[in-house]
Amino acid sequence: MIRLSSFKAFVLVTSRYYHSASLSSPSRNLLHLLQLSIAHSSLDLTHQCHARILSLGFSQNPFLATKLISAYAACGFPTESQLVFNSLEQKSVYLWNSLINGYVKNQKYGEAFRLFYQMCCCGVLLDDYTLATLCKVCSEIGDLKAGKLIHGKSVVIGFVLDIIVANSLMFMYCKCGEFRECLKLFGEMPERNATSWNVVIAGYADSGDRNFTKEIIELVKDMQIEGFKLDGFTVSSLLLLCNNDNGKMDYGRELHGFIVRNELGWGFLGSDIHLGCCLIDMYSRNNKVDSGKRVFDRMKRRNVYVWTAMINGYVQNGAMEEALVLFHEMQVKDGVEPNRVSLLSVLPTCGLLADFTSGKQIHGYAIRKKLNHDLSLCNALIDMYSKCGNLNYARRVFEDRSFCRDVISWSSLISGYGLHGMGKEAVFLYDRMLQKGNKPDMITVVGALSACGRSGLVDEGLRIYNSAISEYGIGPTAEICACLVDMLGRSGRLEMALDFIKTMPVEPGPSVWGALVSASILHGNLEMQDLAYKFLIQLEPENPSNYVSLSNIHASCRRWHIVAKVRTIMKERGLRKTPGCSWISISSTTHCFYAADKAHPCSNSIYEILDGLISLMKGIVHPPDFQCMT
DNA sequence: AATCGTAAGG
Repeated sequence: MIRLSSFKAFVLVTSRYYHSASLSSPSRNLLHLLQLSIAHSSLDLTHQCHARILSLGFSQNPFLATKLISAYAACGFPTESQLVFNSLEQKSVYLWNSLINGYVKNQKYGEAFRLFYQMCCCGVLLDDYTLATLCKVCSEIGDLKAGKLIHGKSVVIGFVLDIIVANSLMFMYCKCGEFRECLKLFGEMPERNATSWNVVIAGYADSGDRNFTKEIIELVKDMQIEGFKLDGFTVSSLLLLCNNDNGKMDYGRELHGFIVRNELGWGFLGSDIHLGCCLIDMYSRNNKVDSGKRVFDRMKRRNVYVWTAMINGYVQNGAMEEALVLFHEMQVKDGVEPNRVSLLSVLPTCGLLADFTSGKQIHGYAIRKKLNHDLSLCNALIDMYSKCGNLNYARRVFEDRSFCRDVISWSSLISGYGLHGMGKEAVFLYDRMLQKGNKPDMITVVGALSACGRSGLVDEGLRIYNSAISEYGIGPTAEICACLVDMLGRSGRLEMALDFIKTMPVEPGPSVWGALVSASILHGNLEMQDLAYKFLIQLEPENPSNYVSLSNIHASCRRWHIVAKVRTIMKERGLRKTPGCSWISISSTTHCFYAADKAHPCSNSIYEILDGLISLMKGIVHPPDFQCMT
């Protein structure tokens, strides 16, 4: 967007433009200038036009007043619009509509309804413009009841045949979850335009239901047959359908080409930022985050949506460092302020990298922006602090009464305690949650059970498992069952674990057998171990981790012939395991370590300290007696 | 000579 500097605007008002214009019709040219103010959201130019209107005695000119009201609203000052409105002696429907729309453009929906009521009281007849504007309000706030009233009103007055009113009504029905009503209206329309088609297509695409792909393709064809070209709105809906898992990823690339060829973003996305977002999102969803980044890099303008889409793309593709770097660049290089969703996107990276410092900084930022009462954000903070190992901070967020906790808040903290071996605290919290009348969900139960497993609280775990199923109607999922097997197994109750697997209400999956494998290894039960491995490898013949751990166990018993056999099988099947690693963040730099890794510049001193720690442990800690933990 | 409608990121 070209921003008019106040100087240019001043020149425009006072010299060339205005003087040449004043010879013919000053009011018409002021109208033109106000149109410019709207196009550029220029408060300066609006003020200067306003001053001219007053000094030339045009303050009661209805045309200028209508535009002036729109201009102030477009600059974000609907209260100024109201003052202009108040100063008019004759209040036409144009004036009312312009003012109501001004409030709507500034998200003051209550004010819009209030004015509408006032307008009706004043006996002003509403028209198609009023109806369309009010319909938009209903869409924005999802008020189906009010929307239906507007629909009724449109039918009575006869404006339901108006394309724009009908489009607004269709959109309202989509937003209020009444897609069938939208389709009905679409079918009844005597005449349609591109927006009519776009609203229906978006309605199908937003439903996320794959079964509609055929309908959408038909609609796009018919739209073109009726003489309408696909535009940015159409393409952004279509991009939502392009996914790897339904084999439609290549269409995404084609649509990208379509956007470029048809200049839908005018010389690469200089104009339609939204399309850029959709492309970045489409590529990220399909694990082509690099292609998304290329779109991002070539964009001429980037707003907070674009930056957040890119950050989120990296997070979803596991590139945490890149996400954090981008989050920083967004603010420093582009001066774009993160908002609630940006923070929600970036917070998981701090948890996953255990980057406590960055996490705390984001928390501080959230407090400054007064976003710290937001439920989702608080939940993300609890999770982040838990994963960074700082349960006290997590607890502090959790206990802050300025937000209303939900089941996710409880689950995050319960899992946090469990993760750090504080099983008793986790169980205590779980019980407190129930006492307060909150219902647990599957994730809460997994958190509580794994906490019990890690801390050897078998009786507590069994109690939680039984009550979750019988009292809270939580179906025993594969994940919950795996937690139970893990808990029993870790405590040495291998037979009990196997019995449970045999009678389990769901089919035992890899996670269940994997838990039994680990427990058998822990307790040196070879027979059980072989049995569990057999099932595990049968269920997951392509998972390299299974073979690596199998080979490691046999290696530790020096059964080299079996090790060789396992490695051969892996090679034959082309399986390669991504090496696991550990990491630590110090002053916002993440240091990563693989097994026997000597690549770190401080490697020598690190191993020196490590050796020291190992000998210290060997000297004072006895081999663990797992029976004691039951 | 004026006032109206379609999209996004967790």
